[in-house]
Amino acid sequence: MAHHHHHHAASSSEWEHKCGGLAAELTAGREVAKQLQLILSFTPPQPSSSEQAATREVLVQKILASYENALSMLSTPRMMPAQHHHDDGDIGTVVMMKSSPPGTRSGSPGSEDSDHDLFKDTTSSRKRNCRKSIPRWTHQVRVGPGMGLEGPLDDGFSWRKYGQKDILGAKYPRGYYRCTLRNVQGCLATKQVQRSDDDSTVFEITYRGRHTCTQSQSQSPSTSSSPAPNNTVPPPPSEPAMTLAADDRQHEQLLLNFRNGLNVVVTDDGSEFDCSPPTTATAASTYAGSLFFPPPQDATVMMTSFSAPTSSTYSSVYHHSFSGAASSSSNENVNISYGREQSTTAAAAPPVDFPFGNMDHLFDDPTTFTFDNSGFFS
DNA sequence: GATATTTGACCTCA
DNA sequence: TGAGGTCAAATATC
Repeated sequence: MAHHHHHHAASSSEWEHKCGGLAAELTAGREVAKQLQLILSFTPPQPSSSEQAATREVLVQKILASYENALSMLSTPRMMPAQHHHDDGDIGTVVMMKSSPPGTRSGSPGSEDSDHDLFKDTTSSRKRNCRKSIPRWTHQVRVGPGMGLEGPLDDGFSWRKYGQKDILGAKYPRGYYRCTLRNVQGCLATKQVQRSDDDSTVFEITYRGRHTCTQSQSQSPSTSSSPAPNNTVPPPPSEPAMTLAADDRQHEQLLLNFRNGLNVVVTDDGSEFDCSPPTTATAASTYAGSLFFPPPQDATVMMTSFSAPTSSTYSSVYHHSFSGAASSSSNENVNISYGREQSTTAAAAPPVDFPFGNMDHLFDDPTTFTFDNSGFFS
């Protein structure tokens, strides 16, 4: 793969150093903000000022969003506690989205190289650089006969359409959406929705960037007031060492995010997902994540028929792979995390569900996605 | 009024 | 240069 790397030896390490410091600083800040958030969430809202409470929430959220954004701008390889190293060879093995039609599709060319841009003058390159480091993953959602295929499938978040484009060779135009809270909370999440050429009941939804906003699909029961997040992942061993283990966790998370009581099967090769829909609707999702560094090969999480809110049943497949977006430069030490967050503004008690040290989720996983009782369909 | 969508112009990469 | 992505003015919806 194309590695055009310049400053490697001297300046690189120099940069690396600064970068690491900066990242560490930011991470620290973020953690503190999280703690604050947590504290706030446990602080009984003054009877007098429910408004203020909301404001506080929002403010904290904004702070967090800023950290998140800053971190993801920095992002790219060599964040901070990157101790492990892996063979870079694998990175090249980009497993583009399996089910994507040959011609179209992304995986953005192997032009990666983070730092390269950072050196140049900011203005124009900054934006570009940011864009690169944004994670992206894809879901394929099939709308079955039962469900109204209204709007690009409600995934529980509210999006605002900001563009539409005819795509070369694609039958249907591609829609561009961004999080409604972009301007309010600086949430940079976006998604693209494209109807499949051959199967018009399938929509390919590409998400980009995580939600940093307060928006969330209500968390199921669980939410108790004690900081004992049931599902919480085991406290990460001091360091956010992200490796296969982490990746597994990520899956765990992913699964956990899908309500309990789901029948989940994890396979190794995502090729098969033909779950017949026992009842009404069927949704097949393919998640093609990027940014999992220790290449998890492609793991597929397959969920067989789980019942959803409305008694409809979906079957979906999660397939994740590297999207071409992942850089190809030799040293990638990215801290992936399986972050979970989701606090809720809506529900009175924000279920901030994670112990403090729960490290970062610089731009992380698609975990956020949930079919949720509250928001899905309807 | 605010807030969402549509749509052609504009920008950025390859 | 053109395909893909975004902006923003006009328009629609409430």
